[in-house]
Amino acid sequence: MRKNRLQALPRRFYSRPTLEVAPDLLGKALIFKNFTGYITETEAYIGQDDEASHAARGITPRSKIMFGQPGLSYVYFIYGMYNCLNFVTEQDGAPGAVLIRGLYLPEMKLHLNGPGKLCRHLGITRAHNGIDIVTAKDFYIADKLHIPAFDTTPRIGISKAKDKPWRYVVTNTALTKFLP
DNA sequence: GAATAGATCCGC
DNA sequence: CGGATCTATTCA
Repeated sequence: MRKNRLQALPRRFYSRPTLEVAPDLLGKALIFKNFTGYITETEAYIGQDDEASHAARGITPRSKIMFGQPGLSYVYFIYGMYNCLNFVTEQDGAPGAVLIRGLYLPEMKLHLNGPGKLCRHLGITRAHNGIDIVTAKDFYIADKLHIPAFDTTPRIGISKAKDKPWRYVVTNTALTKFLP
């Protein structure tokens, strides 16, 4: 038999300001198929007033999911070879998403640094775009660890809005102290 | 249609 | 620092 399912975070967790959800996701358990990992790095992307966001120019075929129901996955393809995993935030109708940039897999003691590597290792592609992770059984997030310390820095790899300190990283000391 | 920049990663 | 590699979006 399979291990007992952890309690998935409810929709109200995601239906909040993105700048609150992004740091709150640190230390949470991400379950995808037979993988379980701890989220170690996130970035917040909003809409208006965030020139680096896919939603900055309004609704497009790609960005429309950021305007929709919170708690859905948003997976996009970038640089011709990488997928990036996000989760939609804010109330339905308001744009927002959190990019998952780091994941620690305790079973392999493997730290995946970077959104592209993370998706490649787990096998996440655009086929996993738009999945409701509040109700899905093999793709969800659960409350697992309390991470007491994280750093806040500007976001990586963007050319606009470089000043916004919307990247959140679990500190190295918290990593070694709390991760198995 | 064509042009361009892109929420990345790896190797030199 | 440049190349890989393709696509979403913008511009004509």
